[in-house]
Amino acid sequence: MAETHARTRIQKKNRIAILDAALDVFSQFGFRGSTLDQIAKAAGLSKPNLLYYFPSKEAIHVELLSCLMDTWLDPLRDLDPTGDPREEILAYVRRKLEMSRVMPRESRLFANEILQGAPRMMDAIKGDLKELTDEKATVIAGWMDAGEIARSNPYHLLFSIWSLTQHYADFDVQVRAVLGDEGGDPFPTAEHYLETLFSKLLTV
Amino acid sequence: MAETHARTRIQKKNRIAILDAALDVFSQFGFRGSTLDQIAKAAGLSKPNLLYYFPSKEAIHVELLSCLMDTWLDPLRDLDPTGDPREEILAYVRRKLEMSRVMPRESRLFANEILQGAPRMMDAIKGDLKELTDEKATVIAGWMDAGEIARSNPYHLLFSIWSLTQHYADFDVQVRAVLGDEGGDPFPTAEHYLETLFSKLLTV
DNA sequence: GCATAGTTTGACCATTTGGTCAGGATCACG
DNA sequence: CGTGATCCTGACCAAATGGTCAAACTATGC
Repeated sequence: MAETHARTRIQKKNRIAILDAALDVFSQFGFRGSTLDQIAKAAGLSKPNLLYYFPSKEAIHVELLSCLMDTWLDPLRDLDPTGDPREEILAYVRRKLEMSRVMPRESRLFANEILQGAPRMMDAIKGDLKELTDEKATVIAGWMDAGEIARSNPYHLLFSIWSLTQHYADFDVQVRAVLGDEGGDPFPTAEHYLETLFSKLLTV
Repeated sequence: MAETHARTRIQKKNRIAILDAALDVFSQFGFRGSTLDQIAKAAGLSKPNLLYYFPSKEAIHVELLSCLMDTWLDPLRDLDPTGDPREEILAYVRRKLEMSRVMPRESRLFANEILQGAPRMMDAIKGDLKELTDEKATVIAGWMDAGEIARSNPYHLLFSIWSLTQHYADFDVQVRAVLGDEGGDPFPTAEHYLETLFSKLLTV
């Protein structure tokens, strides 16, 4: 969860409880669809007590989003320009899918924010996200130029990794409904499928 | 837009105006994040007048969703079991991407509904959607068995088509932000990328 | 042009919502 | 133990929200 600078032990505990509860609620209903009462109830606190720790509903949302962007970019940051191109990209896919599995709420929070036009994240997207994407797209383009992986559009390659991996978090209920109850956990199958897909895609 | 049984001309016109406005609002803010005032203003009507045409906020949402599911499945319905396997699937991808381009609001409405756990669509998903998906997955599996396209998991193949194409509607603002202002319309490039991707993927 | 069916609205209502505040409870620490 | 800082709460508020209703307005067909 989001670590937060806090003086006392109680503050630390409650701030985390609030952010965790808010993540539950915001990720499901979006900012405008969520209420302080919902968050307070989920956190096991009273509404005025919530507002003792955060000045406003918006402040909670902003805090969540700013913590999120860093976490979100970590897997891509770890893409090593000096590593084996094919293995680097496949490892990135694996890290992203693992993220969808372990942090589906964060994925949905992000999806909600983008769906609503990214009113509170546009700066981070046009800033950090774009910057890192440009950097790594250049690395990937280099690998393509060197003939180490098949040529394609590096940006759309990254988009396809984002879309395919996040789909299993954001559209989880659809995936499970289609696969049926006896389908079991979709993630192992998804990992194998994506491994095969990108493996084939990258082959020259 | 959604066609709707209506006696008078005025009724027809206003119901359509309302549904169109509601699509704008719901697709951006989700059900709970949208207000009747917003919808009324967008439709150019007063709030009581809205409620003359629809009994409640929920009724508008339900109407939109039930019209949507049919439209949504059309491209997959058109997948012809007797056609050329590779060309059929590529054509399906093209139809889905075209849908994201022409009906991004509908795509976002759907995404919002799924993100919130599909409270009003679960029946349709476990019913029509699952049924059609099962049917077409069987067709695709047949093609794989016959060695006409590369073997993989037919369900995850369909998921990947949904995810990749809908991404360009649902995450539009992210895509455009990353590609930058001089990037132009992302859709032509996306079409070419997806064509290449699936072409390669399907090759035995 | 008139009666009727169909359409629109301002005023209103109960509930929910984000947020405040004064005071009480509890903790940390000398 | 006591005292100051921290934590918590019930009561409250103004605004927004989904929805109602009687009355006024307008289109339509005769």
